[in-house]
Amino acid sequence: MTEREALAAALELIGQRWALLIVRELLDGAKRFGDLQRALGAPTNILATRLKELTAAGVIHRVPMAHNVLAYRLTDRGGALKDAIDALGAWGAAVERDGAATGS
Amino acid sequence: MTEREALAAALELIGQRWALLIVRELLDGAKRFGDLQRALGAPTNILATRLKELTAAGVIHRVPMAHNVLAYRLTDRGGALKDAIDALGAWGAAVERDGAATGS
DNA sequence: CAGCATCCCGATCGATACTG
DNA sequence: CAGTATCGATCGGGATGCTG
Repeated sequence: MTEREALAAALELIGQRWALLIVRELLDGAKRFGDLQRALGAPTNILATRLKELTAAGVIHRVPMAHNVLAYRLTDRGGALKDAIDALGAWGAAVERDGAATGS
Repeated sequence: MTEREALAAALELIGQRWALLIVRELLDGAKRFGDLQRALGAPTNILATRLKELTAAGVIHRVPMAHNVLAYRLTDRGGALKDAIDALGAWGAAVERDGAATGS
């Protein structure tokens, strides 16, 4: 019963545009703002917004690298999204293979 | 490389608001428009839009039940989303258990 | 240059009213 | 019951500016 609410809550957090892509990008290590921006092609203002939201949600956290240099790294909670990301990615790949409009 | 694109493609289809919730609702059998509307609390116009998009994407399809009665059922492609939905739901449930702002 | 904040516009969301 | 039409609110995104 809470099962539907759990999915809805998850989607409110990481259903926002770019959010899951950001997490996916961080799965292979911490990255900086500019790295994410170039890798994803997302607008900088939205990227900043998402990073703030994901930080507040405890999915990622800011880690200072050096003087005036900081990076974003996944928390344990963020890493736990790997399964979901893989599942969605596999589904997307399957859809691309079959073409866009092939159903049952 | 195509891995990121696959996820992005998947999100373009089912990353829209209500889309994944609709699919989840249909996992336990075909349902009608009003059933979905009441179960999800989604506005009727958006629900209609999503159902059209999901149909076009081959995720669900319209099945006539009786005279003037039709339902929506998942296609094979739609059912393949179960893994992703379960993973996201499990993640959301874990987040709810721990509280909203507990990170690493 | 990296990391944001601001302004503005178009697209999307959402509540409600309306139609077959 | 199964949608469509309308309209205000919100969000995404491009450009730009500001700061360290």
